Order: sequence, then structure tokens, then C-alpha cells
Amino acid sequence: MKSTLAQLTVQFDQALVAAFGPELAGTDPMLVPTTNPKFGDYQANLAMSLAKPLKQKPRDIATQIIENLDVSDLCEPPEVAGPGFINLRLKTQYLEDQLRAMQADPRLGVAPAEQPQKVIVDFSSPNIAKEMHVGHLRSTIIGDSIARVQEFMGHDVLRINHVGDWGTQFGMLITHLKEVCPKALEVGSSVDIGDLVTFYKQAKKRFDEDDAFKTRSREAVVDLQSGEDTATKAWKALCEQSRKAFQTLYDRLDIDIQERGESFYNPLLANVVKDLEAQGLLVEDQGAKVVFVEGFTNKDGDPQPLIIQKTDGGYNYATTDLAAIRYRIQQDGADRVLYVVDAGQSNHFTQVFQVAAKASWIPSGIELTHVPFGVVQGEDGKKFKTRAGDTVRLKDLLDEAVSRARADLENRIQAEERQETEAFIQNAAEVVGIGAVKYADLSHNRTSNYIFSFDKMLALQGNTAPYMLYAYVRVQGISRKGDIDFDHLPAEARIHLEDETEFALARHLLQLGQLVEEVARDLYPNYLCQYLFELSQKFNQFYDRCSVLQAAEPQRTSRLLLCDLTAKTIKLGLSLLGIRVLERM
RNA sequence: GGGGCUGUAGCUCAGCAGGAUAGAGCGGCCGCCUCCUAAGCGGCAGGUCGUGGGUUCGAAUCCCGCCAGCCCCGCCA
Repeated sequence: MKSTLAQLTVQFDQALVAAFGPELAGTDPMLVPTTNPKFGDYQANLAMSLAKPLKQKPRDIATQIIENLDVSDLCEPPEVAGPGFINLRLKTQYLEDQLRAMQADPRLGVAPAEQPQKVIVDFSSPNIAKEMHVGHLRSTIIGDSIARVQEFMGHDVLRINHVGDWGTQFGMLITHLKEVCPKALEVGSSVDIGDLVTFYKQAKKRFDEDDAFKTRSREAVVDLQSGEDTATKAWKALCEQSRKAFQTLYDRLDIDIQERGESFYNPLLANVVKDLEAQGLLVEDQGAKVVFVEGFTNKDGDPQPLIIQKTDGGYNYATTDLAAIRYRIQQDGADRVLYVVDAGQSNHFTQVFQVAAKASWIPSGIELTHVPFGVVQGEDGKKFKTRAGDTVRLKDLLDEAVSRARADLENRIQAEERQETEAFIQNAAEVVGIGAVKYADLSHNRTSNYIFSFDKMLALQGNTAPYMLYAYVRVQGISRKGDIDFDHLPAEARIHLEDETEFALARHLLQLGQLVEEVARDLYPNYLCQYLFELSQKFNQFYDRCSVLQAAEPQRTSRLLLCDLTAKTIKLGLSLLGIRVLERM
């Protein structure tokens, strides 16, 4: 299924050459969907921009293009409008053919990438020994969606969880563990360390208040770094405990991710330093080994360094990130590495990428991209906290979304005097609640800060997960009511567009391929949300105006096909966002 | 001091590889269920696109200055 845009582009190219000569070959026809349905389906904006080079009036240029343009298979006769827009209206027959092709395609007409790449998506990245909290929400949800889109496009995707499993904070944790829970260090032990947040706070309290504890903690850091047995066991026990807690949340969120934490790169750090030194990039400054980066100055206006090795010989996260870049390119064979990390780290990534580039560690054609996102704020516009002022745990956040979804559902069931099983209610509340949290996040442009509101995300109307799910459920309702098996409609059945709302719905459905490609390229899941919202709106308008089951044949079957195609599109779209659908709600 | 992000309707936000009268949802007001779930649909009201310049046939969108908010910047990650 060749995209409409691609076909039109070819025709415009030929028309330009025929009208104005071969030097115009390859000119961008500036084809975009129209801003208003009354202008048709697509508009070409190039005539205005050609006015100066061709020294002619834009409308005259547009007329000459049209005279040489052969799009009669696809479009009604093109029209020149306004200052020189060329408006194209797709033929009904063409739309119907495209819909048929889309129906027959399990990918719904979305072409896979021509050149599949190895894509690494680095996301989520919680810290060991700390609980996942609202701060991990966006990276986890956005990262998963980006990975899903890349996978759908046919890329070989490696989802990496760059967990914080190394660093000086482990000194106090190990020391505290050894003292309060020595059993955890025994062979084959599977002792539950308990609530890790409490554990972390206790350790931190002792570290801040008890000098002897602080000294033992510093020694434990050295032990850990040198591979000493007890310290290593304690570290592993802590990691294992965290891992279990993380996995529970990933399972609930339906997220697949592979752990490869900071400690993984420890054996590679010395070589990073060595290679930077060999290339003469490393400079000793105030006892630390640094690389000076361009485009940044410190408060005194002097060049700013990126610390590679600390005065005490230790490494920090810039070093780890550099080692990770080398490993991902050399060992994993990555073509594209996407770092789904908050916008606050943009300086860090700019600097690290700059150093890697200077060291020639990034072969041409390899793309390293920081995919930034804004912070989650409460409805007061400040950092999102509980009423008591604590960090919001991810588990609590999900629980609350689900319990609110459940309350809404139970009210509705009661109002409608329906009878539903506990299993039905439980499942529907979970899908709606989790879906709402994900959708609310993904539907905002990720670069802005995001104001978190349970009320808004769970609202039954507007650009929310429940609205999308409801549109899907409506289609399933038709199939139940009419005892329709969408997979076994007559093979020769076709969609015939008649009502205005059918045309609007069909045109929107056919934009899917173009849209998904944009999301895969630009990494903005909110484009997809916007698409699905508009699709659901157009479906609801159609549903409101056109009865399906009561229509006479062949209109009835045509409308059933349109419903089914809409539902499949919503399901696919939501799946790329990591959101499940329901048959009833 | 440097770097980054953000500023669009009362609120929450789209739109920003320039394009025809700036969009949506919520909230407000007015309509629509003998009919597939009204968790829906239609309509009305509401905007100096922070601000001042510039580029352009055309700027919310690109460039520069300014204002406001948030974030990051040498031995934490």
C-alpha cells in the first residue's frame, strides 16, 4: 500500500519538470493535509515559494503545474485557491480502495521502516534501594511507548533499564544492612529486607547523625569497590530486593525492560580514562581529571570542565555514560540510542555527547539523542507531592487511579442497574485507571512540564483514555448486539462512503501511516494521542448520525466494516501507547 | 556568569521542518435519548498567540533583544 502522499509527490515532480524544466526536479511540493475540509484532502503550497525564482505570479505557476499534473486516478480536478494554493480532493473511489487495502493489512497500512535499525531505548532508570516514585513515571511511560513505536516500525529494539545500582550511597546501605539484618548476607538467603524506603531513611539518618557509622560506611564503599565478599553480598541483596519491587510495577504497567545498571560498566571505566588520555583530551584540573567542554562557562566566565575522574580516583556518572556509549555502539551495534531522561539533564547529555564526539567514539550515521521531558507538577503548579509533603510512590499513584476508576464504574453500574461480576469490575477498573495515567502523560507534549490531575485524566469526556476506550467499546457493543463476527464478514464486502461523517472518518483513518511515521521519527507520542482523539470524535459523530445495525444492505455491511476498521485502528494506536482495550466498560 | 525548557481562551493543553478566518477539552450558557451504552452529539460565548524588533508574498511557528516562571552547571547520580 503506497502512501497517497508518496504517489502525489511523484506526480508533482513530473508536473514541475514538464512545466518549468528539469532543473526543478526534486523540488519539495510542500504537500500537507488541508487546514480545512472545504479545501479538500491535501494542499500543495509550493507555488508561492516558486514565485521569486521563476519570476512569475504564484497563481499562474499553480495553474501551469495543474495543467501538467496527472492525478486523475486519485483526485478530482485540482483547483487553485487563495494566493496560489493547489487543492486536491481525493476521489471517493480512491478512498474506498485505500480503505479496502487498509482492512486487508494486519498493519493497517502502516509500512515498516525501509531500513530496520538497532535502536536502544534507555528509560525508566530507578535507583536501587529506593522506591519507584512519581519522578520515574514519565520516563517509564514515554520510554515504553517510544520503544513500542520503534518495534512496530520493524526496528530491533533493546530496552535498557540503566538503574542506579552503584555509588557512594551504597556505603551506608551496606553498613546498615550488615548491622540490622545480617541474615540477608547468609548463603542462599532470601530474607525480606522490608520496606526499602524506610530502610533507606534509617540508613541516611544514621549516616547524618552517627560519625562512627559514617566512617564504617565510607570503608564499606571501598570494600564494595574492591569486590570484598560481604559488601558484595550485601549489595547484591539490596539490588535483588529492589529488582523484585520494580518488577511488580513493570508487570502491572505491562512494560518489558532489561536491566543493565551503572555497575555493568565498572570494568570499562578505566579504559575510558585511558583512551581520553591517549587522545590528549583529558586535563588535570584541581586534582581531578576533566575534559573542558565548549559552549559552557562557569560563574567566573572560565571554561567548564566535565569531570571524568575524581581527585580520589573514583569515577562519576559522566564516565559511566561515556562507557555506556562505547558499549552500546561497539558491542550492541546500536544505530540509534534514545535517552528518555528528564530535561534537567540536557546539559549533562550535551556535554557527554560532545566529549564522545571529540574522542571519535560516535561513527557517522549513529544517532545519540536525548529525549527530554518536563517535570510532573501538582495542581498547584509546584512539584507533585502528597498532602503530607512526601514524594508520591508510583504504587500509591496507580492504586489511587484504579480505585477512582472503580468508583466511577460502580456508580455507573448502579445507575444503569447492571449486574457485573467482581472480576469484570476489577479488570475494567485496572485497565481504565492505568490507561488513564499513561494516556494523560503521553497526550501532553513531553517537553513541557505536566500538571498531574486524577480528575482530568479519569474524566469520561475530553482527550482522555476513557473517551478512547468508550469509542472502542461502542463498536464492540454493535458486534454483540447484532451478533456480528467482524472477522467473518462477506469477503466481497466493501466500504461505500455516503454520509459526510463517513467521509470524515474514512479520511482520518487513512492518515494513520503518515502519523505513525512521524511519531517514530520525532518521538512525540502526543501526536498519536491527538490522532486517536480526533478519530474517536469522528467515530462518535458518525455513530450519532448513522445507524449501523438498522441500515439496509449493502450500507449495513459497509458501515460494519467502517466500525471494525475504526476499532482496529484505536486498538493498534492504544497498543503503541502501552494501553489495553476493553470489550465492555 | 553560562546553558536549557516554558510563556497561546477563566483553567488544562494542542498547533511551532512558515501558509488560507489560531484549535480542542474542561468550566459557563442553549439544544438533542420510542432507536447500536447520552461515558455521546450539535450550537453559543470566550484569545493583543509574554513583549519589541527583524526576515518573508505570508510569522503563534524562523532569527535577535527584552520580560516572567522553572531547571541544570567540579569532584552526588
